[in-house]
Amino acid sequence: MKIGDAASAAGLTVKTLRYYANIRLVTPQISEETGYRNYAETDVAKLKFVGTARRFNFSIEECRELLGLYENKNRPSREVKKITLNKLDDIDAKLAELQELKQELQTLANACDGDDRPNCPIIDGLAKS
Amino acid sequence: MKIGDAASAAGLTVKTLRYYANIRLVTPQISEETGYRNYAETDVAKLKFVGTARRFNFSIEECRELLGLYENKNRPSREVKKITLNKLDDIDAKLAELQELKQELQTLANACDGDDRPNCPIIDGLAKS
DNA sequence: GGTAGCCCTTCCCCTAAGGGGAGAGTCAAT
DNA sequence: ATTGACTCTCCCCTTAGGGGAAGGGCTACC
Repeated sequence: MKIGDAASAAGLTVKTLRYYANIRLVTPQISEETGYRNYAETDVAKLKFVGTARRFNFSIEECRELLGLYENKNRPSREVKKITLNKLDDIDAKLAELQELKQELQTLANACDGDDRPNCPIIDGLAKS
Repeated sequence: MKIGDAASAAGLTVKTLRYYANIRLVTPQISEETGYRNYAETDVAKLKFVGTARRFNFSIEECRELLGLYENKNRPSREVKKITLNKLDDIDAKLAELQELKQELQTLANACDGDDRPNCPIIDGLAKS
C-alpha cells in the first residue's frame, strides 16, 4: 500500500506517516526501484494504534513504548497500566491547574463592568504586584 | 537597572527579558557605549504585568494587546473583558477535552488488571479500530 | 507518442516561548 | 592587573508535524 492510501486507512496525514518513518516509529518497507514507501497491513494497524494513543495525549515517546508493548505478546499488563496511570496523573495535574486558573480569571472578569469606561479590575489585577 | 536586576525584580529570567526585548514586547533603553539594556521602573512594571498575564495562560500576542490597554488610560474596559472572556472560553474548552480524555482513559485503566499476565484491555482499546 | 494531472520523493523553513551554551566584551572589587 | 560575575550576540534545541519547492513517476486521455 502506498503512503497516501495508508494515511487514509489510518486516519492520519501523509506528512505524519513520513515523520513517523523518519523517527523510526512505524517503518514501512522501501521500494528499491522507486524509493516509494510500502505499507503492510500490520503497519497500518500500528499507525491506527499510534493515532489512537496520540488522541489520548500520549507523547510520541510514550507511543513508542506502548507500541513495543503492543507488539510484545508476553508483556506484563502492569507495564501498560503504569504508563496509563502516569498519563492520568498528568491529566489530573493539568485539570487542577486549569481549574484554578479559571477560578481566578473568572473572579477578575466578574469584577469588570466591560463597558465604555476605562476603569478595569482585570488590568488592575494583572498589574498588581 | 541592568537586565539581571530587572529579571529578579519581575520574577522572570534574563533569557525571557531578552526575548521580550527582541520581539519588542518590553523594550528597555540601550546604552550607547556598552550596549547593555537599561530597564526603568515602568519597564519592570510592564514585565510584572506580562509575567502575571502569562501565568494566566495569555499568549505573547494577547499580552501585547493587554499591555497596550494597560498603557492606554482611556481604554474601554469592554475590550479587556472581551479578551478575558475569550481566554475563559479557551480554558473551558480545554477542560472539557481533558475531562473526556480522562474519563475514557480511566475506563481503560480500570479494566486492566495490571499484573504479570499479558492480557491488557488498554492495549486492546488502543488497537481497536 | 505526448502530455495533463495526481502521486511520490527529499530538502528546507516555520510554529511558541523561550533554554542552553559558546565566545567575547564590561564592570566592580581585590 | 586580575578575577569573577555580569552582559552582549549568535546559533542550535525543544513538540509534532505543516507548508511548499524542486524533481521523478504513474495512469488516462487525445
